Amino acid sequence: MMNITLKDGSVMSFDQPKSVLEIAGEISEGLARMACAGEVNGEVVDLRTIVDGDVELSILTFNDEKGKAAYRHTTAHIMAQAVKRLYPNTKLAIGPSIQDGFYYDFDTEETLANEDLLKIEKEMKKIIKEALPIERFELSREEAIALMTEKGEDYKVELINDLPEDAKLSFYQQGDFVDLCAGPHLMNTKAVKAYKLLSTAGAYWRGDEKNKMLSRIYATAFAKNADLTAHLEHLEDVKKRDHNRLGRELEYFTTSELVGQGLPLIMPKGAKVIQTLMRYVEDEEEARGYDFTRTPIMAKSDLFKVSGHWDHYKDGMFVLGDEEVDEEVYALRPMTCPFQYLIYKSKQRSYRDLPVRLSETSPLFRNEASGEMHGLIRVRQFHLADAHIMCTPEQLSKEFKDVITLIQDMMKAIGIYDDVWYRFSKWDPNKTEKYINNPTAWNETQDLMRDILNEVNLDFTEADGEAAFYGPKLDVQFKNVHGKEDTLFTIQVDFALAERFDMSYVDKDNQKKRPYIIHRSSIGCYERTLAMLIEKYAGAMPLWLAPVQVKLLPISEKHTDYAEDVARALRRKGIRVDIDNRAEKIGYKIREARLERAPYMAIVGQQEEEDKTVSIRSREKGDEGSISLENFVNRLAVEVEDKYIYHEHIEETK
RNA sequence: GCCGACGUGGCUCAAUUGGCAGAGCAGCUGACUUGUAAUCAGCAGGUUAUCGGUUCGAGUCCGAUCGUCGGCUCCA
Repeated sequence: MMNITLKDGSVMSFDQPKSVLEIAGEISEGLARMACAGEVNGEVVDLRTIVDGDVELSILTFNDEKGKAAYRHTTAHIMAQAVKRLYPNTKLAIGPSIQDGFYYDFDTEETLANEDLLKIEKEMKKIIKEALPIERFELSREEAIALMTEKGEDYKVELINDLPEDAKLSFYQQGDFVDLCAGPHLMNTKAVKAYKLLSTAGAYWRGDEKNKMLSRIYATAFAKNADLTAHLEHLEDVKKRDHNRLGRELEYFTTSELVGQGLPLIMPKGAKVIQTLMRYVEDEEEARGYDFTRTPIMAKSDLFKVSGHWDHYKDGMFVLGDEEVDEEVYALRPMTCPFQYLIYKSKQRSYRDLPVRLSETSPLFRNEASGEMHGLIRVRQFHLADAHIMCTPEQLSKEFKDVITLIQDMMKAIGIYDDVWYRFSKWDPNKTEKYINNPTAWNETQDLMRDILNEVNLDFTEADGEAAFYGPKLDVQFKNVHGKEDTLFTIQVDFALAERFDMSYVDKDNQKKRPYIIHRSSIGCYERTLAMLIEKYAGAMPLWLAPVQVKLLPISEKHTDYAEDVARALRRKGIRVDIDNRAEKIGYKIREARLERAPYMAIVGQQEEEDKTVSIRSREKGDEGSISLENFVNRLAVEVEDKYIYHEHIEETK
């Protein structure tokens, strides 16, 4: 007798062991049809798994994330089977399910083109129609290696060899296709209803650039055709928000082959957004006790040798001159840190002076590899809202928390507070060449940082091997429209460079001590943040950031003078206005202003001129009728100030 | 850097098997003086990314370079 507790708390009793699928069938025939996998005591299991004993059981369908994963993973196997049928000499690598779909890596003799994807899709359809039962079996290590060797699956053999001695080696088979796989899987190939192969890509075996590059096929699958269609439409819509396309269309930036890769030319509209952001950021920082510096964009190599960047990142720097030939070699700066350290060091510091908070809007230069550049997100020259806080150990926690608050306030102001997540980026003890070798300091600093993060109840994930070479980071992460993750802002605790630069302060006990250093970017790099904003708002910037806040549209050229009067009144209040004086019909001007995503249009004709009003059209509500000029100006002023409501709690920090 | 796709006026795209580079939008000029999502007419705009090759002839075929896009790797 065994008792099965279901998701809803009800209990089913059976007098003999049953498979997960059989239990699903006992609950309802429909559920058994929909089932993709099971979850026994929190562990995902196969539908074939025999339950024998009292357990908690959930039946997972496509509506559960883990059910979805099983469904898509089975589709990945079908795709691999199709590829093996069409290209028999292909070797299989790995094929997991991922967010929104799955991929499979193949070592193919020929490259896979888009026409091949259609062929593979057709072959998949056949496999589904054949309704092949999917069976699971286990082998010993020797048997597993023998089977995979016989099938010529070298990559699978390598995987098996790397598994622990006692690992259970499970295989799934459908027809002539066998794959090493932990599962779970659906029961039959016919269960897959809707799928689409999306793209091909290159990917290194095991993610290591020293290994062979394999052919990856990205694809997705859904339980219903309608859901697949909706997903594909969604992908199309999302492309329209791509900053790299929209940013050019809206004249935020352009590029030129004459200038070079990763060197965007920011046009007046993009520059206006960046200037507005920059002023806001610098004012906020000043209010919170930061001082500003202006330091050179280049330095002798000696500086970067002291900082350690020469050893760790020379390949990523633009070096001016030839070390072999020239007596002195310079480099464009990839970061601001060492310059501001020298300002700190320019005089003796007392504990009374700390914390010293030095901020700078820094042009930085990084020689990214040619394949890495992307629109405004990865570029070779950018402007970072950079700062370094030198403080005593006692001050570190408060300073760190204040930086988190500052960054969160910035995110609220630009409306992305709920779109990001936090990553605690740690070192990787196995990658000694990447990090300063001081395990004690790493562990101490990381523990310190984790305590701070827990104290402020921050919801964060931990990631090994993502730290800076000199210390751990808290990274604020976001995803672009293509789903690719990037760091937007970062806070780093540096335990190493104070020593390298011999930075100190004289403490109460008259002893020289090392300060802690916090590296932080408040709003990150302006280019990347602009890209993120364009995608977030699909080009329709919040009023306070919009390059043109009011588009003034005179009905005809007769009303130009009144339009100029209105423009002057708005500009006096700091509102950014653009007049469309062309001899075009009003409908045409409205159409163009909408395409520009202007937050407000103000239409002026004879009626408005006589009444001293404007007829307004907002981005959100459309035609709102006429309003007195005075009321319009006041309304805009209130809306522009809106972002500051989050900052009422600012207090003296120094 | 690696794998793959791609590169024709400012933008979006045409151009049979290799056979006179073309359209819409934007721009400019003129007319119209307009009331809430595209007024009409005209003009101008190109060494088809660059360099080289094959050919009687190259936007089209071949090679190299530069750049763009999607991935991978990297990301101070």
